[in-house]
Amino acid sequence: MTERQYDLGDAELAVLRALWEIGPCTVREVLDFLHDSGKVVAYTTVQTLLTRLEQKRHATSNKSGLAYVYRAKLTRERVSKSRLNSLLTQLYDGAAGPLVLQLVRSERLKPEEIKELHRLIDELDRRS
Amino acid sequence: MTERQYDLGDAELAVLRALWEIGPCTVREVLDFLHDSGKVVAYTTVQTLLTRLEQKRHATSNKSGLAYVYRAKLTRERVSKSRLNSLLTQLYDGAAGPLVLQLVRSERLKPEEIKELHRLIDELDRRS
DNA sequence: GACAGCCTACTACATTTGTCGTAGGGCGTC
DNA sequence: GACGCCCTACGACAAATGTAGTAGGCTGTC
Repeated sequence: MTERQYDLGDAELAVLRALWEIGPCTVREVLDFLHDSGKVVAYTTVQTLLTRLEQKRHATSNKSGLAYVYRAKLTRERVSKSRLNSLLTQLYDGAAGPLVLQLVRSERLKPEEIKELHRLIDELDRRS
Repeated sequence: MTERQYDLGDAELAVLRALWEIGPCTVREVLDFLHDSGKVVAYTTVQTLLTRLEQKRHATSNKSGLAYVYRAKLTRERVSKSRLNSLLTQLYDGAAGPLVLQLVRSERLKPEEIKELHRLIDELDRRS
């Protein structure tokens, strides 16, 4: 029980994302969301995934009417922070710099993001 | 055999990292490297991991003298690109911007990285 | 009040991953 | 030439994950 990080499989994460997107919802709503996103799985698969998420304390549920309503406990921020940390330590020796540079060079930034980045950088510059 | 992406577990990745670090090497060298990094595993565990990496075509081996020498086929760049992509699509809707901003705000950048970033940004600015 | 449709509770099962153990073949050294 | 050490080949096995089937309980509608 070495209390691993947020260990979520891809399928579990997909379900969690559904909870983040549509807020507290039922198995069926998650299912529909997934279907709409092009991911085809069985109803019971989603049910299992939600149950597991709950066992791992990453979601909670409470019966409301005839069905259980699940809600995410783990936030997107926590997951991305954790994932990002793994990425950094495992592949960049913990250095954020190279990663940032790679991202910026990848030309995936939108103009307004560049502007925002510019502002941030200027600020960091001033502080150092 | 749905030819999945680079699906590497953490332990496999650790071994791959050893191959990247020390170059072509034997099971024992990887083992020693891992031990030096504080990770304690059995010789045969490393052996298994290397074998699996080879089965997945992420490494190759050839006997040299009494032991096999393994070398990574999958590059660090490919892995980080792939991991980064997953991170982006799964947690940032594919948008690199927020991630970059989060990283920059995390204050993990060294002064010279900030400078470099500044240069890059200026260039992007000019181009847009 | 029977049926369709939705829901939960379980059970199941193949794969992948992390970890090893054992058996047995060379080789160097005393 | 026996012993210790290193190496490979296999086999094992538990846990985590992805995916789903079945059984059986409500409920709303003809």
